[in-house]
Amino acid sequence: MKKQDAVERIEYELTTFIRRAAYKDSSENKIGNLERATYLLLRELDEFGPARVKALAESFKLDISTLSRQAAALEEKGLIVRSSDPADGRVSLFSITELGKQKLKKDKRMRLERYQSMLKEWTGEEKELFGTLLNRLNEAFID
Amino acid sequence: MKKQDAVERIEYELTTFIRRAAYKDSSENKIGNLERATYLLLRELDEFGPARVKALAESFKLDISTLSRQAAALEEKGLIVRSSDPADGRVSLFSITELGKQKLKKDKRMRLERYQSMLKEWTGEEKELFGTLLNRLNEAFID
DNA sequence: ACTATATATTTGTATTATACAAGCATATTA
DNA sequence: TAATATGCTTGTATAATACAAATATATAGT
Repeated sequence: MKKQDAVERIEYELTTFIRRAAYKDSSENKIGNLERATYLLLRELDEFGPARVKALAESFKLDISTLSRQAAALEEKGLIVRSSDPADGRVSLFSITELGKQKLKKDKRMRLERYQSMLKEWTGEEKELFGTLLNRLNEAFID
Repeated sequence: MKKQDAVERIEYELTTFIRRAAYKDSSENKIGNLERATYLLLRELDEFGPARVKALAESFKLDISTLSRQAAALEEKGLIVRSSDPADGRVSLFSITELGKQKLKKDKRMRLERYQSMLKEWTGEEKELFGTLLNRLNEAFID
């Protein structure tokens, strides 16, 4: 594969990974990448608490209108719930519901099982180090 | 971030990475001048030589019709060229052109520069190891 | 207090990538 | 040589997205 340079190797592997990961996400749930978006949105609300549309859009780097629709869809399914901000009548605050927490937990378990199976031959040390390096990459990715 | 388990950490970081990478690649914030699919297709043809639509579709895990359209668009731009397989009149073989190679090279350089800048504080050893682990992850990702 | 402006969100519209199905050309097989 | 299979293209539908317009509420200037 003639990747003489480590950075070149990393670029190549990450690009490949993104393509394969996108396929996985869409093949398991034939509903486009709504499942992925749902997972991320539920995870965000679960981890950081209630948030408004604008904050979610900024977090995901998507247009506000896109998040407005995603949130409305999840609200419709009962996975998140809307409340108004007493301090500002324009704002809708979304929180994860019990049902949403259940779904998130189930989704997460399935994803972790998949990763566990893929990484089953890695040593504990390798997994630790990989996680740490990925975290550093992500930190560097923020502009 | 309370990720007690290394696999949980890896899942979290990879999911985050995919979201951010998708944003970077989106038209206004893309790293290079070529959209993601174009980059991948040119890279494939450059690295492995002429290929038919079906093979490309399988490689990218996309529908044949989707690849047919992507290839037609790149052909239109002069980045790849179509030739017929003398052994089978139904087949179109696509090859990268000189123009395609130029654009691929330019785009790749820009991507590498970006990664180099993000990873500039990593040791050579860390980068080597990260590339190796990513490669193993990708191998495990093939089902 | 009143009006103009700013902000948060929703809704309308266009674009793009995709899958699936139908169609067409060429190969292969019975 | 007719029937079937294969490779690709084209027609159509769907989903995610961005941008623009509309609506509701808040804030600032006078």
